[in-house]
Amino acid sequence: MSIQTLTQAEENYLKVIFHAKLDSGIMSVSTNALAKSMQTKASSATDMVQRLADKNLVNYQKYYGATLTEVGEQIALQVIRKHRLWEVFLVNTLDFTWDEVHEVAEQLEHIQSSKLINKIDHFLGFPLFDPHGDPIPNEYGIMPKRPESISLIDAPLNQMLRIASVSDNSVEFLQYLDAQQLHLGTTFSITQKLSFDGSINIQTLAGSLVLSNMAIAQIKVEICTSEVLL
Amino acid sequence: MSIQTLTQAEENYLKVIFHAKLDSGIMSVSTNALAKSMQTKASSATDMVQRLADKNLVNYQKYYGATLTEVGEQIALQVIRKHRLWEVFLVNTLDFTWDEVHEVAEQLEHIQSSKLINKIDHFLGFPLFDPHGDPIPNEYGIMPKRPESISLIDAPLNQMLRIASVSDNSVEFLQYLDAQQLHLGTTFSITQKLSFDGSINIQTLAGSLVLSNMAIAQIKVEICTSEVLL
DNA sequence: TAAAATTTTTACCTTCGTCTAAAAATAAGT
DNA sequence: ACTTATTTTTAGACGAAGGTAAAAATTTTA
Repeated sequence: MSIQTLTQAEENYLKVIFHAKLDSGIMSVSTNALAKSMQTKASSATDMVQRLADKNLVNYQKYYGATLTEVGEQIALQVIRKHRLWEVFLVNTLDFTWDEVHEVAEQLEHIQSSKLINKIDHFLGFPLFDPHGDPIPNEYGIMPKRPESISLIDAPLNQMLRIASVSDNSVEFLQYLDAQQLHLGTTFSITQKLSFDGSINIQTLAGSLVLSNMAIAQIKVEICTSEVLL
Repeated sequence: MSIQTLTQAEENYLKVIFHAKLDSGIMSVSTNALAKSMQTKASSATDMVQRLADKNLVNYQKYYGATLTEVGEQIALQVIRKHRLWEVFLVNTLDFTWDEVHEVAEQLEHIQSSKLINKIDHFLGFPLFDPHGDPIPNEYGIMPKRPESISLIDAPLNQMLRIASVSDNSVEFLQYLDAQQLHLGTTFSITQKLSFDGSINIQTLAGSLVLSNMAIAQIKVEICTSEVLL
């Protein structure tokens, strides 16, 4: 197992295959799905997947799809680690807002230096979750366990909740949340569920507001059994 | 004048042309010199210079050489700005040593986000010089003036001196300096000049040591007229 | 100034990542 | 089951960045 330096494109493909499996629970990722995620053509995806298979980073069968090998998954985890640590850095240290960080982190995640990323990790105090609430793998690719979280759709009335993560990372949605003063870790409770359109009323420290059924489907919360508000 | 995104290779060539002109005072940079700096072949350098000329980033005449255009120089200055700010960040914030930063900064300098680099600049307190003592251009490409510095060869005996910069950025030399406890800003005085081999004895706070004629040729110092040692 | 040495350029090949267009395999509809 | 529709793969091409080898221009030397 030699130390191989991958191109940015190769790293991105590995990352997308990893996420596709995680998000949709699907075993094997089709070249078509891959092409869509990478904003390219299916033929390009096929090409790349074949190259990655040559390097033993993915298992690939024609007309079936691709999965990550052990090595491929470890590399994907390291790229994800870098991406999420840089996001923490950008938000916590440089005061970027939640919705600005993604595209810069997309570049920074490809800087090759384990020393650098470990020092960043140390500087940030070894955070376990990024600003979107996603877990940060450690140096050995181990993800921290996340406390049980549920969709806001299924959350009970009149109980203190904390935003744990969001499923939709589009700029529009993140800006929408920001405008509502909702962030990762924001606590609130549901005061009313309106069944006719699926929207809900919530009460935060800053005041009360209404969330549409579109929005609540994307938000995951933890139930705060005995939470102290500050 | 459209916003053009350059490849890393293109940015590196512009940087090298800029430095070649600055270091050797030479007007026009030959493709051969360029190839040597870029660790590639003259044919590749010719090729690239022709592309850069097409984009109006360099003035190029066959068999004569290349110079930067206004636009090319501004881009080179921005790359240099990013490189040097990242070096400050790595040394001051992440505790990298002086000699470790260069190759990581070579990667970081190509991250495309003026917002990012300006926030880093702000975070670092708008430093004017990098850890090697080189000036950092501001957002508009203006270099800060450096206080008069002279080669250690020409420095007078028994006067307090401060290391202002080094000409040789090779890992070997930087590690050598580190091992001698010599850094940018280290103060010392020359106690003796040995004419038979050009070496000198110096006295630092940490103790006295000998520097060879090889070493002193690479070190530039400022004369500290009224310096307080701490 | 003519021959030799060096530098620079050209012409052509290679790899990476992408594309288009067409062929092959699989899935769906009647 | 057979035709149609969709997905996936192949084949061939391109631009970027690099490499070789040989030709052309320049410089040096005798």
